[in-house]
Amino acid sequence: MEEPKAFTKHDHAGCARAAMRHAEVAAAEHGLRLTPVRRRTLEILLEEHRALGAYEVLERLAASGFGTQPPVAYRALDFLVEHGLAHRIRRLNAFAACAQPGTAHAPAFFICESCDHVAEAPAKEVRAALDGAAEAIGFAIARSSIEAVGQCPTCRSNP
Amino acid sequence: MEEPKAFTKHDHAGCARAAMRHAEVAAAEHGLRLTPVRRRTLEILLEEHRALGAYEVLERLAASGFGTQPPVAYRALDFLVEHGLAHRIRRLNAFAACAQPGTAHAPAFFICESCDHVAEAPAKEVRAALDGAAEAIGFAIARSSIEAVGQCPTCRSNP
DNA sequence: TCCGTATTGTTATAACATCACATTTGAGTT
DNA sequence: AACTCAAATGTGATGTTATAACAATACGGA
Repeated sequence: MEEPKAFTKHDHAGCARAAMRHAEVAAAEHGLRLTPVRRRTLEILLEEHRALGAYEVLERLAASGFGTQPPVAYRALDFLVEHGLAHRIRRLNAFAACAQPGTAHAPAFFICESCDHVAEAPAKEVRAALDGAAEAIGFAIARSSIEAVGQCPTCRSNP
Repeated sequence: MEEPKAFTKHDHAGCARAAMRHAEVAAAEHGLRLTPVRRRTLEILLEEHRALGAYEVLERLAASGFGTQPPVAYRALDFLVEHGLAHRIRRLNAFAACAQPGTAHAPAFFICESCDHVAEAPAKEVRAALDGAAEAIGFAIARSSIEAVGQCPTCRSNP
């Protein structure tokens, strides 16, 4: 798995384009319908490596000519999350585009309190440890969330 | 650290009493004020190994003669969380009494979808792995949450 | 083309959380 | 005992996040 890009300078336009392209391919392959609202929702999330609240997404969808009511945003967001194209960040009650689409993953999220960027990092060891803890008590994990709040490398060095 | 009790039969009255006693001692030691609302709030959370929404807590506080407005519950809950007597379960937007009060901990939570019980389990290895992942990307963790949803041992065997 | 399902739109409302400000309580002082 | 200041509580109003319910529409397959 790659290094997370959220906290480092990178060709973001390309990064977003690649994610969009991945979504299209995945949709085609799995018979999903990447409809206009859904596509636009993903575009909106891909604009930045931040998590956006549903209402923030909704505003922009409305501005783009889609419906103006909460379910419009929630449905599109739920679709993206369900198909691994976005993640829900529980700590923020918000959503972020998936930064490593395609790679089988259940990442950990690192949320910078200073710049609001959210990075998705490989969490194989963390998952393994969590699975171990679950096994120890006989618990069967269906899904889990691992989220950390703190300071990203950039904000740490520019206080 | 002990085995989590949430998923296993145990002397819950004693379990709650012990937690309450711990809170009293901790309050005395640290000069905290375990006022009536706060005490009652903790009692409410201790009734079950479940997470309760703030409004659920509020209802019961009101029934006990305390204020009827949201801040009443939120303030008491925030106090308990701040001092390690309760935890906030982000995934549920709810609160649960701390089941291992006193032991320095940053536990993982296991939430049973069937019976709603929430167990707090030691997560030393999980934290270590998370710290490792953070270090790898230069992120400084301030706080983090590790939560898993699934089936507890009891519900697994009684489908 | 027709049918049934998935998707979208809209209204309404539920659930969760905080702000602002008045009032009371309590510990430490005079 | 009265005084003072800070902490804690109560309350009304409001902000934010999320879902229910149902009508209208679009879409893919028979």
